[in-house]
Amino acid sequence: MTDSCLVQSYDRIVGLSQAESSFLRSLEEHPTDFAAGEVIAAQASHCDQLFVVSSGWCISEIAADTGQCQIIDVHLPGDIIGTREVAFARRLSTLRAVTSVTVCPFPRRRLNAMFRDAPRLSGVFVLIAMRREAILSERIFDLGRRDALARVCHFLLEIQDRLKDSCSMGERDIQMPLTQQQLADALGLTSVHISRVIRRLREMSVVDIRRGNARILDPTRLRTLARKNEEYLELDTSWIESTSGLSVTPSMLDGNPDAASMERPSGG
Amino acid sequence: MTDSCLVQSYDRIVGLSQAESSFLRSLEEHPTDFAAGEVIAAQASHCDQLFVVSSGWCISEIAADTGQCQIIDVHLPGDIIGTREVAFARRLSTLRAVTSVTVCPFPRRRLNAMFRDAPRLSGVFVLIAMRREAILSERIFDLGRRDALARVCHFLLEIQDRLKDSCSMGERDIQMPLTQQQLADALGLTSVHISRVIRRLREMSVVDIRRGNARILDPTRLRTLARKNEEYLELDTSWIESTSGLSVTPSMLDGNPDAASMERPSGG
DNA sequence: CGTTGCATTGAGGCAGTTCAATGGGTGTGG
DNA sequence: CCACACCCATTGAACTGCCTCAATGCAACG
Repeated sequence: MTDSCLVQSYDRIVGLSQAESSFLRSLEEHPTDFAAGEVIAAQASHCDQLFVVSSGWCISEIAADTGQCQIIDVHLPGDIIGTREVAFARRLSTLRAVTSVTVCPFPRRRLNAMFRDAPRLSGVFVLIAMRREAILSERIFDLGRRDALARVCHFLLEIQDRLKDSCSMGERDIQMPLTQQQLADALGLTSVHISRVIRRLREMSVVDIRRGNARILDPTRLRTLARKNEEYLELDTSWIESTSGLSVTPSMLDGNPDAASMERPSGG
Repeated sequence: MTDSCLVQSYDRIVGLSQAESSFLRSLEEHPTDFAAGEVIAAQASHCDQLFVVSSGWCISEIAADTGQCQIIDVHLPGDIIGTREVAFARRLSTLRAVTSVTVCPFPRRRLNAMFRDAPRLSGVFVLIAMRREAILSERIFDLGRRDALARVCHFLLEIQDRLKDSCSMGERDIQMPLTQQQLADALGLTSVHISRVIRRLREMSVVDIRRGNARILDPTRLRTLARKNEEYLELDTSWIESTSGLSVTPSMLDGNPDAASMERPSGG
Protein backbone atom coordinates (compact mmCIF):
# COMPACT_ATOMS: atom_id res chain seq x y z
CA MET A 1 0.00 0.00 0.00
CA THR A 2 2.87 2.36 0.75
CA ASP A 3 4.24 3.02 -2.71
CA SER A 4 4.67 6.70 -1.95
CA CYS A 5 8.28 7.83 -2.32
CA LEU A 6 7.53 10.72 0.01
CA VAL A 7 6.40 8.48 2.87
CA GLN A 8 9.28 6.10 2.22
CA SER A 9 11.91 8.80 2.33
CA TYR A 10 10.55 10.45 5.48
CA ASP A 11 10.17 7.05 7.09
CA ARG A 12 13.78 6.22 6.29
CA ILE A 13 14.94 9.37 8.09
CA VAL A 14 12.83 8.99 11.23
CA GLY A 15 10.57 6.00 11.70
CA LEU A 16 7.06 7.35 11.17
CA SER A 17 4.08 6.70 13.36
CA GLN A 18 0.77 5.65 11.81
CA ALA A 19 -0.61 9.15 12.20
CA GLU A 20 2.44 10.75 10.68
CA SER A 21 2.46 8.61 7.58
CA SER A 22 -1.28 9.16 7.21
CA PHE A 23 -0.66 12.88 7.20
CA LEU A 24 2.05 12.61 4.57
CA ARG A 25 -0.08 10.31 2.46
CA SER A 26 -2.88 12.82 2.65
CA LEU A 27 -0.70 15.32 0.80
CA GLU A 28 -0.87 13.05 -2.23
CA GLU A 29 -4.64 12.96 -2.42
CA HIS A 30 -4.98 14.91 -5.63
CA PRO A 31 -2.67 13.41 -8.26
CA THR A 32 -2.40 15.41 -11.47
CA ASP A 33 -0.63 14.33 -14.64
CA PHE A 34 1.53 16.46 -16.87
CA ALA A 35 3.22 15.53 -20.15
CA ALA A 36 6.96 15.97 -20.72
CA GLY A 37 7.81 19.61 -21.29
CA GLU A 38 4.59 21.02 -19.88
CA VAL A 39 4.66 23.96 -17.48
CA ILE A 40 3.23 22.99 -14.10
CA ALA A 41 3.53 26.45 -12.55
CA ALA A 42 4.83 29.53 -14.32
CA GLN A 43 7.47 31.98 -13.15
CA ALA A 44 5.95 35.10 -11.51
CA SER A 45 2.58 33.42 -11.08
CA HIS A 46 0.82 33.52 -7.75
CA CYS A 47 1.95 30.67 -5.54
CA ASP A 48 -0.27 29.34 -2.81
CA GLN A 49 0.32 25.72 -3.72
CA LEU A 50 3.04 23.21 -3.10
CA PHE A 51 3.48 19.89 -4.89
CA VAL A 52 4.54 16.40 -4.02
CA VAL A 53 6.23 14.57 -6.90
CA SER A 54 4.66 11.12 -7.04
CA SER A 55 6.44 9.95 -10.17
CA GLY A 56 8.65 11.38 -12.91
CA TRP A 57 11.13 14.25 -12.98
CA CYS A 58 10.50 18.00 -12.83
CA ILE A 59 12.79 21.02 -12.95
CA SER A 60 12.69 24.56 -11.60
CA GLU A 61 14.07 26.98 -14.14
CA ILE A 62 14.63 30.72 -14.22
CA ALA A 63 14.28 32.39 -17.60
CA ALA A 64 15.91 35.70 -18.43
CA ASP A 65 14.61 38.27 -20.88
CA THR A 66 17.55 37.43 -23.14
CA GLY A 67 16.15 33.95 -23.73
CA GLN A 68 18.79 32.44 -21.47
CA CYS A 69 17.58 29.80 -19.08
CA GLN A 70 19.09 28.39 -15.92
CA ILE A 71 17.83 25.25 -14.25
CA ILE A 72 18.00 25.78 -10.50
CA ASP A 73 16.88 22.45 -9.26
CA VAL A 74 15.86 18.98 -10.35
CA HIS A 75 12.94 17.39 -8.54
CA LEU A 76 12.73 13.62 -8.15
CA PRO A 77 9.92 11.37 -6.90
CA GLY A 78 9.29 11.95 -3.20
CA ASP A 79 10.37 15.58 -3.30
CA ILE A 80 8.16 18.34 -1.99
CA ILE A 81 8.31 21.24 -4.43
CA GLY A 82 7.60 24.88 -3.81
CA THR A 83 9.06 25.35 -0.37
CA ARG A 84 11.33 28.06 -1.71
CA GLU A 85 8.31 29.82 -3.16
CA VAL A 86 6.27 29.57 0.03
CA ALA A 87 7.95 32.65 1.41
CA PHE A 88 6.98 34.84 -1.51
CA ALA A 89 3.90 36.18 -3.15
CA ARG A 90 5.01 35.14 -6.64
CA ARG A 91 7.03 32.25 -8.02
CA LEU A 92 10.61 33.07 -8.90
CA SER A 93 11.01 30.05 -11.14
CA THR A 94 9.00 28.02 -13.62
CA LEU A 95 8.13 24.48 -12.62
CA ARG A 96 8.28 22.20 -15.66
CA ALA A 97 7.81 18.49 -16.27
CA VAL A 98 10.88 16.75 -17.72
CA THR A 99 9.26 13.37 -18.23
CA SER A 100 5.58 12.65 -17.98
CA VAL A 101 4.92 13.19 -14.28
CA THR A 102 2.31 12.80 -11.60
CA VAL A 103 2.38 15.61 -9.07
CA CYS A 104 0.04 16.25 -6.18
CA PRO A 105 -0.73 19.86 -5.35
CA PHE A 106 -1.58 20.82 -1.79
CA PRO A 107 -2.29 24.21 -0.24
CA ARG A 108 0.20 26.19 1.81
CA ARG A 109 -1.88 25.95 4.97
CA ARG A 110 -1.27 22.21 5.16
CA LEU A 111 2.34 23.06 5.86
CA ASN A 112 1.17 25.42 8.53
CA ALA A 113 -0.78 22.70 10.26
CA MET A 114 2.27 20.47 10.14
CA PHE A 115 4.44 23.09 11.77
CA ARG A 116 1.98 23.64 14.55
CA ASP A 117 1.06 20.09 15.37
CA ALA A 118 3.69 17.71 14.07
CA PRO A 119 7.13 18.83 15.27
CA ARG A 120 8.89 15.66 14.15
CA LEU A 121 7.60 16.00 10.60
CA SER A 122 8.55 19.68 10.75
CA GLY A 123 12.00 18.61 11.80
CA VAL A 124 12.39 16.27 8.85
CA PHE A 125 10.97 18.93 6.58
CA VAL A 126 13.57 21.43 7.77
CA LEU A 127 16.27 18.78 7.55
CA ILE A 128 15.41 18.12 3.92
CA ALA A 129 15.24 21.84 3.21
CA MET A 130 18.74 22.20 4.66
CA ARG A 131 20.00 19.33 2.55
CA ARG A 132 18.55 21.08 -0.47
CA GLU A 133 20.41 24.18 0.56
CA ALA A 134 23.59 22.11 0.81
CA ILE A 135 23.01 20.79 -2.70
CA LEU A 136 22.49 24.32 -3.99
CA SER A 137 25.71 25.34 -2.26
CA GLU A 138 27.58 22.54 -3.99
CA ARG A 139 26.12 23.64 -7.30
CA ILE A 140 27.35 27.16 -6.65
CA PHE A 141 30.81 25.72 -6.13
CA ASP A 142 30.31 23.77 -9.36
CA LEU A 143 29.34 26.75 -11.45
CA GLY A 144 31.93 29.02 -9.92
CA ARG A 145 34.99 26.84 -9.71
CA ARG A 146 34.73 23.59 -11.68
CA ASP A 147 35.26 23.08 -15.39
CA ALA A 148 32.71 21.50 -17.69
CA LEU A 149 33.97 17.94 -17.32
CA ALA A 150 33.87 18.05 -13.53
CA ARG A 151 30.44 19.64 -13.56
CA VAL A 152 28.93 16.86 -15.62
CA CYS A 153 30.55 14.15 -13.49
CA HIS A 154 29.53 15.83 -10.27
CA PHE A 155 25.97 16.27 -11.44
CA LEU A 156 25.70 12.58 -12.25
CA LEU A 157 26.92 11.61 -8.80
CA GLU A 158 24.52 14.02 -7.14
CA ILE A 159 21.59 12.52 -9.03
CA GLN A 160 22.78 9.01 -8.22
CA ASP A 161 22.87 9.80 -4.51
CA ARG A 162 19.47 11.41 -4.56
CA LEU A 163 17.90 8.55 -6.51
CA LYS A 164 19.37 6.10 -4.06
CA ASP A 165 17.69 8.11 -1.35
CA SER A 166 14.26 8.41 -2.85
CA CYS A 167 13.65 5.40 -5.04
CA SER A 168 15.17 2.33 -6.60
CA MET A 169 18.12 2.26 -8.96
CA GLY A 170 20.96 0.11 -10.19
CA GLU A 171 24.62 0.52 -9.30
CA ARG A 172 25.90 0.99 -12.83
CA ASP A 173 22.99 2.83 -14.38
CA ILE A 174 21.57 6.23 -13.55
CA GLN A 175 18.30 7.50 -14.96
CA MET A 176 18.98 10.59 -17.03
CA PRO A 177 15.89 11.83 -18.84
CA LEU A 178 17.32 15.33 -19.33
CA THR A 179 18.16 16.45 -22.85
CA GLN A 180 21.62 17.82 -23.52
CA GLN A 181 20.07 21.26 -23.69
CA GLN A 182 18.61 20.78 -20.21
CA LEU A 183 21.91 19.48 -18.87
CA ALA A 184 23.52 22.60 -20.32
CA ASP A 185 20.92 24.82 -18.67
CA ALA A 186 21.49 23.10 -15.34
CA LEU A 187 25.28 23.34 -15.50
CA GLY A 188 25.67 26.80 -16.99
CA LEU A 189 27.02 25.58 -20.33
CA THR A 190 25.82 25.25 -23.92
CA SER A 191 24.36 22.10 -25.41
CA VAL A 192 27.15 22.06 -27.97
CA HIS A 193 29.77 21.89 -25.27
CA ILE A 194 27.80 19.33 -23.27
CA SER A 195 27.80 17.15 -26.36
CA ARG A 196 31.59 17.37 -26.61
CA VAL A 197 32.07 16.63 -22.92
CA ILE A 198 29.79 13.60 -23.14
CA ARG A 199 31.75 12.33 -26.09
CA ARG A 200 34.99 12.80 -24.23
CA LEU A 201 33.67 10.92 -21.20
CA ARG A 202 32.59 8.10 -23.50
CA GLU A 203 35.99 8.00 -25.21
CA MET A 204 37.68 7.97 -21.81
CA SER A 205 35.47 5.01 -20.83
CA VAL A 206 34.24 6.79 -17.72
CA VAL A 207 30.52 7.09 -18.36
CA ASP A 208 28.31 6.49 -21.34
CA ILE A 209 25.65 9.19 -21.11
CA ARG A 210 22.78 8.93 -23.51
CA ARG A 211 19.25 10.21 -23.42
CA GLY A 212 17.32 8.39 -20.72
CA ASN A 213 20.21 6.58 -19.13
CA ALA A 214 23.81 6.99 -18.05
CA ARG A 215 25.95 3.87 -17.66
CA ILE A 216 28.90 4.19 -15.33
CA LEU A 217 31.94 2.39 -16.73
CA ASP A 218 34.59 3.52 -14.24
CA PRO A 219 33.11 4.64 -10.89
CA THR A 220 36.45 5.49 -9.29
CA ARG A 221 37.57 7.62 -12.20
CA LEU A 222 34.18 9.32 -12.28
CA ARG A 223 34.48 10.24 -8.63
CA THR A 224 37.98 11.58 -9.17
CA LEU A 225 36.96 13.69 -12.13
CA ALA A 226 33.98 15.05 -10.18
CA ARG A 227 36.35 16.23 -7.44
CA LYS A 228 33.65 15.31 -4.97
CA ASN A 229 35.06 15.85 -1.52
CA GLU A 230 32.32 15.59 1.03
CA GLU A 231 29.39 13.34 1.49
CA TYR A 232 26.97 16.09 2.32
CA LEU A 233 23.99 13.87 1.89
CA GLU A 234 24.61 12.02 5.13
CA LEU A 235 22.07 13.54 7.44
CA ASP A 236 22.35 13.88 11.17
CA THR A 237 18.91 13.18 12.54
CA SER A 238 19.76 13.10 16.21
CA TRP A 239 18.29 16.50 16.94
CA ILE A 240 14.90 15.50 15.55
CA GLU A 241 14.58 12.42 17.70
CA SER A 242 14.79 14.57 20.80
CA THR A 243 11.63 16.34 19.74
CA SER A 244 9.03 14.19 21.35
CA GLY A 245 5.40 15.19 21.38
CA LEU A 246 3.44 14.67 18.23
CA SER A 247 -0.17 14.89 17.41
CA VAL A 248 -1.73 14.48 14.03
CA THR A 249 -5.37 15.29 14.33
CA PRO A 250 -8.21 14.28 12.03
CA SER A 251 -8.65 17.90 11.05
CA MET A 252 -5.07 18.03 9.79
CA LEU A 253 -5.79 15.15 7.49
CA ASP A 254 -8.53 16.98 5.64
CA GLY A 255 -6.51 20.14 5.48
CA ASN A 256 -8.39 22.45 7.79
CA PRO A 257 -5.73 23.92 10.05
CA ASP A 258 -7.86 26.43 11.84
CA ALA A 259 -9.98 23.75 13.39
CA ALA A 260 -6.93 21.74 14.42
CA SER A 261 -6.93 20.48 17.95
CA MET A 262 -4.82 22.46 20.35
CA GLU A 263 -4.18 19.74 22.84
CA ARG A 264 -0.96 17.80 22.86
CA PRO A 265 -0.03 14.45 24.35
CA SER A 266 0.84 14.82 27.99
CA GLY A 267 3.54 12.17 27.97
CA GLY A 268 7.15 13.43 27.82
CA MET B 1 17.89 48.41 24.71
CA THR B 2 16.97 46.59 21.53
CA ASP B 3 20.05 47.13 19.41
CA SER B 4 20.00 43.55 18.22
CA CYS B 5 19.72 43.29 14.44
CA LEU B 6 18.28 39.83 14.86
CA VAL B 7 15.39 40.98 17.02
CA GLN B 8 14.81 43.97 14.78
CA SER B 9 14.62 41.94 11.60
CA TYR B 10 12.30 39.30 13.07
CA ASP B 11 10.17 42.02 14.59
CA ARG B 12 9.89 43.73 11.24
CA ILE B 13 8.55 40.53 9.68
CA VAL B 14 6.00 39.68 12.35
CA GLY B 15 5.48 41.92 15.34
CA LEU B 16 7.11 40.06 18.23
CA SER B 17 5.62 39.51 21.65
CA GLN B 18 7.68 40.21 24.74
CA ALA B 19 8.36 36.52 25.24
CA GLU B 20 9.38 36.02 21.64
CA SER B 21 11.88 38.85 21.60
CA SER B 22 13.25 37.66 24.93
CA PHE B 23 13.87 34.28 23.41
CA LEU B 24 15.66 35.75 20.41
CA ARG B 25 17.70 38.03 22.60
CA SER B 26 18.72 35.04 24.67
CA LEU B 27 20.46 33.61 21.61
CA GLU B 28 22.91 36.49 21.79
CA GLU B 29 23.98 35.85 25.36
CA HIS B 30 27.52 34.75 24.59
CA PRO B 31 29.15 37.31 22.30
CA THR B 32 32.55 36.32 20.94
CA ASP B 33 34.90 38.50 18.94
CA PHE B 34 36.96 37.51 15.92
CA ALA B 35 39.45 39.56 13.93
CA ALA B 36 39.18 40.05 10.18
CA GLY B 37 40.26 36.93 8.33
CA GLU B 38 39.99 34.57 11.28
CA VAL B 39 38.28 31.20 10.92
CA ILE B 40 35.23 30.97 13.16
CA ALA B 41 34.39 27.38 12.29
CA ALA B 42 36.37 25.17 9.93
CA GLN B 43 35.12 23.09 7.03
CA ALA B 44 34.57 19.43 7.97
CA SER B 45 34.64 20.19 11.68
CA HIS B 46 31.91 18.90 13.93
CA CYS B 47 28.95 21.26 14.01
CA ASP B 48 26.65 21.38 16.96
CA GLN B 49 26.63 25.15 17.15
CA LEU B 50 24.86 27.91 15.35
CA PHE B 51 25.78 31.60 15.44
CA VAL B 52 23.99 34.91 15.48
CA VAL B 53 25.94 37.71 13.83
CA SER B 54 25.75 40.68 16.16
CA SER B 55 28.06 42.95 14.18
CA GLY B 56 30.40 42.74 11.21
CA TRP B 57 30.47 40.55 8.09
CA CYS B 58 31.24 36.84 7.77
CA ILE B 59 31.43 34.48 4.82
CA SER B 60 30.88 30.78 4.25
CA GLU B 61 33.46 29.42 1.85
CA ILE B 62 34.16 26.02 0.36
CA ALA B 63 37.79 25.24 -0.37
CA ALA B 64 38.86 22.67 -2.92
CA ASP B 65 42.03 20.60 -2.81
CA THR B 66 43.27 22.58 -5.82
CA GLY B 67 43.46 25.73 -3.72
CA GLN B 68 40.37 27.11 -5.40
CA CYS B 69 37.85 28.74 -3.14
CA GLN B 70 34.20 29.57 -3.61
CA ILE B 71 32.28 31.86 -1.28
CA ILE B 72 28.80 30.43 -0.87
CA ASP B 73 27.21 33.03 1.26
CA VAL B 74 27.78 36.38 2.91
CA HIS B 75 26.45 36.83 6.43
CA LEU B 76 25.37 40.23 7.67
CA PRO B 77 24.40 41.47 11.14
CA GLY B 78 21.16 39.85 12.28
CA ASP B 79 21.73 36.66 10.31
CA ILE B 80 21.58 33.27 11.94
CA ILE B 81 24.47 31.19 10.59
CA GLY B 82 24.78 27.45 10.46
CA THR B 83 21.25 26.42 9.60
CA ARG B 84 22.54 24.66 6.51
CA GLU B 85 24.99 22.74 8.63
CA VAL B 86 22.39 21.76 11.22
CA ALA B 87 21.31 18.83 9.11
CA PHE B 88 24.77 17.31 8.93
CA ALA B 89 27.36 15.84 11.20
CA ARG B 90 30.19 17.95 9.77
CA ARG B 91 30.41 21.44 8.32
CA LEU B 92 30.55 21.62 4.54
CA SER B 93 31.97 25.13 4.53
CA THR B 94 34.38 27.27 6.50
CA LEU B 95 32.94 30.20 8.40
CA ARG B 96 35.32 33.14 8.29
CA ALA B 97 35.26 36.72 9.57
CA VAL B 98 35.54 39.36 6.83
CA THR B 99 35.72 42.36 9.12
CA SER B 100 36.23 42.21 12.85
CA VAL B 101 32.99 40.63 14.03
CA THR B 102 30.99 39.78 17.09
CA VAL B 103 29.15 36.49 16.78
CA CYS B 104 27.09 34.67 19.40
CA PRO B 105 27.23 30.89 19.35
CA PHE B 106 24.26 28.89 20.58
CA PRO B 107 23.65 25.13 20.67
CA ARG B 108 21.50 23.27 18.19
CA ARG B 109 18.96 22.25 20.81
CA ARG B 110 17.84 25.86 21.21
CA LEU B 111 16.50 25.60 17.70
CA ASN B 112 14.72 22.45 18.69
CA ALA B 113 12.99 24.18 21.56
CA MET B 114 11.91 26.93 19.23
CA PHE B 115 10.39 24.47 16.79
CA ARG B 116 8.45 22.75 19.49
CA ASP B 117 7.16 25.69 21.42
CA ALA B 118 7.30 28.83 19.29
CA PRO B 119 5.54 28.16 15.98
CA ARG B 120 5.55 31.81 14.91
CA LEU B 121 9.28 32.13 15.40
CA SER B 122 9.66 28.81 13.59
CA GLY B 123 7.61 30.24 10.78
CA VAL B 124 9.83 33.31 10.46
CA PHE B 125 12.88 31.08 10.71
CA VAL B 126 11.63 28.95 7.82
CA LEU B 127 10.64 32.06 5.91
CA ILE B 128 14.16 33.43 6.22
CA ALA B 129 15.63 30.06 5.29
CA MET B 130 13.50 30.07 2.16
CA ARG B 131 14.61 33.57 1.31
CA ARG B 132 18.18 32.42 1.68
CA GLU B 133 17.39 29.60 -0.70
CA ALA B 134 15.96 32.14 -3.13
CA ILE B 135 19.15 34.17 -2.89
CA LEU B 136 21.22 31.06 -3.55
CA SER B 137 19.01 30.32 -6.55
CA GLU B 138 19.62 33.78 -7.92
CA ARG B 139 23.34 33.29 -7.44
CA ILE B 140 23.14 30.05 -9.39
CA PHE B 141 21.51 31.99 -12.20
CA ASP B 142 24.29 34.54 -11.84
CA LEU B 143 27.12 32.06 -12.07
CA GLY B 144 25.50 30.06 -14.83
CA ARG B 145 24.12 32.71 -17.12
CA ARG B 146 25.39 36.22 -16.41
CA ASP B 147 28.65 37.80 -17.49
CA ALA B 148 31.13 39.35 -15.07
CA LEU B 149 29.74 42.88 -15.29
CA ALA B 150 26.21 41.78 -14.52
CA ARG B 151 27.41 39.57 -11.67
CA VAL B 152 29.16 42.42 -9.93
CA CYS B 153 26.19 44.77 -10.36
CA HIS B 154 23.73 42.15 -9.22
CA PHE B 155 25.80 41.30 -6.18
CA LEU B 156 25.89 44.93 -5.13
CA LEU B 157 22.13 45.23 -5.38
CA GLU B 158 21.63 42.04 -3.41
CA ILE B 159 23.83 43.33 -0.61
CA GLN B 160 22.06 46.67 -0.70
CA ASP B 161 18.68 44.99 -0.29
CA ARG B 162 19.90 42.81 2.54
CA LEU B 163 21.54 45.68 4.38
CA LYS B 164 18.34 47.68 4.06
CA ASP B 165 16.59 44.74 5.64
CA SER B 166 18.93 44.12 8.53
CA CYS B 167 20.52 47.41 9.47
CA SER B 168 21.02 51.03 8.55
CA MET B 169 22.53 52.30 5.32
CA GLY B 170 22.59 55.26 2.97
CA GLU B 171 20.93 55.40 -0.44
CA ARG B 172 24.06 56.10 -2.45
CA ASP B 173 26.60 54.13 -0.44
CA ILE B 174 26.84 50.42 0.18
CA GLN B 175 29.24 48.91 2.70
CA MET B 176 31.66 46.66 0.85
CA PRO B 177 34.39 45.31 3.13
CA LEU B 178 35.21 42.42 0.77
CA THR B 179 38.58 42.43 -0.98
CA GLN B 180 38.63 42.01 -4.74
CA GLN B 181 39.87 38.48 -4.18
CA GLN B 182 36.83 37.76 -2.01
CA LEU B 183 34.50 39.32 -4.55
CA ALA B 184 36.10 37.08 -7.16
CA ASP B 185 35.63 34.01 -4.95
CA ALA B 186 32.00 34.91 -4.43
CA LEU B 187 31.26 35.50 -8.10
CA GLY B 188 33.28 32.69 -9.66
CA LEU B 189 35.85 34.98 -11.26
CA THR B 190 39.50 35.96 -10.72
CA SER B 191 40.63 39.01 -8.80
CA VAL B 192 42.37 40.28 -11.93
CA HIS B 193 39.13 40.30 -13.85
CA ILE B 194 37.19 41.81 -10.93
CA SER B 195 39.68 44.66 -10.95
CA ARG B 196 39.04 45.29 -14.64
CA VAL B 197 35.27 45.15 -14.21
CA ILE B 198 35.42 47.60 -11.31
CA ARG B 199 37.50 49.95 -13.38
CA ARG B 200 35.03 49.72 -16.23
CA LEU B 201 32.10 50.44 -13.93
CA ARG B 202 33.97 53.46 -12.60
CA GLU B 203 34.75 54.70 -16.12
CA MET B 204 31.11 54.22 -17.06
CA SER B 205 30.11 56.30 -14.02
CA VAL B 206 27.81 53.58 -12.75
CA VAL B 207 29.39 52.68 -9.41
CA ASP B 208 32.63 53.55 -7.73
CA ILE B 209 33.61 50.40 -5.88
CA ARG B 210 36.54 50.65 -3.54
CA ARG B 211 37.57 48.71 -0.50
CA GLY B 212 35.10 49.33 2.29
CA ASN B 213 32.52 51.24 0.33
CA ALA B 214 30.70 51.32 -2.99
CA ARG B 215 29.20 54.60 -4.15
CA ILE B 216 26.33 54.33 -6.58
CA LEU B 217 26.56 57.00 -9.25
CA ASP B 218 23.78 55.86 -11.58
CA PRO B 219 21.18 53.66 -9.83
CA THR B 220 19.04 53.13 -12.92
CA ARG B 221 21.96 52.08 -15.08
CA LEU B 222 23.19 49.79 -12.32
CA ARG B 223 19.85 48.06 -12.14
CA THR B 224 19.76 47.64 -15.92
CA LEU B 225 23.26 46.19 -16.04
CA ALA B 226 22.40 43.80 -13.22
CA ARG B 227 19.46 42.47 -15.26
CA LYS B 228 17.59 42.17 -12.02
CA ASN B 229 14.09 41.05 -12.83
CA GLU B 230 12.28 40.07 -9.70
CA GLU B 231 12.12 41.47 -6.24
CA TYR B 232 12.48 38.15 -4.54
CA LEU B 233 13.15 39.74 -1.21
CA GLU B 234 9.55 40.79 -0.73
CA LEU B 235 8.28 38.24 1.71
CA ASP B 236 4.74 37.00 2.05
CA THR B 237 4.14 36.63 5.76
CA SER B 238 0.42 35.94 5.66
CA TRP B 239 0.78 32.24 6.30
CA ILE B 240 2.71 32.84 9.51
CA GLU B 241 0.13 35.12 11.01
CA SER B 242 -2.42 32.35 10.78
CA THR B 243 -0.30 30.27 13.13
CA SER B 244 -1.69 31.31 16.42
CA GLY B 245 -0.63 29.67 19.64
CA LEU B 246 2.72 30.59 21.04
CA SER B 247 4.42 29.85 24.25
CA VAL B 248 7.90 30.81 25.22
CA THR B 249 8.65 29.26 28.54
CA PRO B 250 11.31 30.22 31.06
CA SER B 251 13.07 26.94 30.40
CA MET B 252 13.46 27.85 26.73
CA LEU B 253 15.25 30.99 27.72
CA ASP B 254 17.99 29.17 29.52
CA GLY B 255 18.32 26.66 26.78
CA ASN B 256 16.99 23.49 28.36
CA PRO B 257 14.50 22.12 25.85
CA ASP B 258 13.76 18.85 27.58
CA ALA B 259 12.22 20.56 30.55
CA ALA B 260 10.13 22.88 28.37
CA SER B 261 6.53 23.26 29.36
CA MET B 262 4.08 21.31 27.25
CA GLU B 263 1.05 23.47 27.82
CA ARG B 264 -0.10 25.99 25.29
CA PRO B 265 -2.36 29.00 25.52
CA SER B 266 -5.97 27.95 25.12
CA GLY B 267 -7.02 31.09 23.25
CA GLY B 268 -7.38 30.81 19.39
C1' DC C 1 8.19 10.36 -46.58
C1' DG C 2 8.50 14.84 -45.03
C1' DT C 3 8.62 17.04 -40.49
C1' DT C 4 10.23 17.85 -36.08
C1' DG C 5 13.27 17.66 -32.25
C1' DC C 6 17.65 16.28 -30.57
C1' DA C 7 22.60 15.20 -31.10
C1' DT C 8 26.98 15.79 -33.51
C1' DT C 9 30.74 18.10 -35.60
C1' DG C 10 33.60 21.96 -37.50
C1' DA C 11 35.51 26.71 -37.71
C1' DG C 12 36.23 30.93 -35.74
C1' DG C 13 35.80 34.28 -31.93
C1' DC C 14 35.77 36.19 -27.27
C1' DA C 15 35.27 36.56 -22.28
C1' DG C 16 37.83 35.50 -18.77
C1' DT C 17 42.27 33.14 -17.17
C1' DT C 18 47.18 32.74 -16.17
C1' DC C 19 51.50 34.57 -15.46
C1' DA C 20 54.09 38.25 -14.14
C1' DA C 21 55.49 42.81 -13.05
C1' DT C 22 54.41 47.30 -10.89
C1' DG C 23 52.25 50.54 -7.77
C1' DG C 24 50.23 52.23 -3.56
C1' DG C 25 48.60 52.29 1.10
C1' DT C 26 49.35 50.96 5.89
C1' DG C 27 51.52 49.30 9.84
C1' DT C 28 55.85 48.18 12.22
C1' DG C 29 60.37 48.41 13.84
C1' DG C 30 64.64 50.90 13.91
C1' DC D 1 60.65 60.05 10.54
C1' DC D 2 62.42 56.84 7.44
C1' DA D 3 62.81 52.07 5.73
C1' DC D 4 61.04 47.95 5.11
C1' DA D 5 57.55 44.54 4.62
C1' DC D 6 53.17 43.16 3.54
C1' DC D 7 48.89 43.04 1.44
C1' DC D 8 46.04 44.50 -1.94
C1' DA D 9 45.03 46.61 -6.40
C1' DT D 10 46.36 47.53 -11.11
C1' DT D 11 47.96 46.69 -15.64
C1' DG D 12 49.90 44.16 -19.69
C1' DA D 13 50.55 40.10 -22.74
C1' DA D 14 49.58 35.68 -24.06
C1' DC D 15 46.60 31.87 -23.76
C1' DT D 16 42.36 28.83 -23.53
C1' DG D 17 37.88 26.93 -22.34
C1' DC D 18 33.80 27.64 -23.76
C1' DC D 19 30.65 30.08 -26.95
C1' DT D 20 28.51 31.33 -31.42
C1' DC D 21 27.21 30.27 -35.79
C1' DA D 22 26.10 26.96 -38.94
C1' DA D 23 25.71 22.66 -41.26
C1' DT D 24 24.70 17.75 -40.98
C1' DG D 25 23.06 13.40 -39.08
C1' DC D 26 19.58 10.66 -37.14
C1' DA D 27 15.62 8.69 -35.02
C1' DA D 28 10.61 9.00 -33.96
C1' DC D 29 6.23 9.97 -35.62
C1' DG D 30 2.05 11.27 -38.08
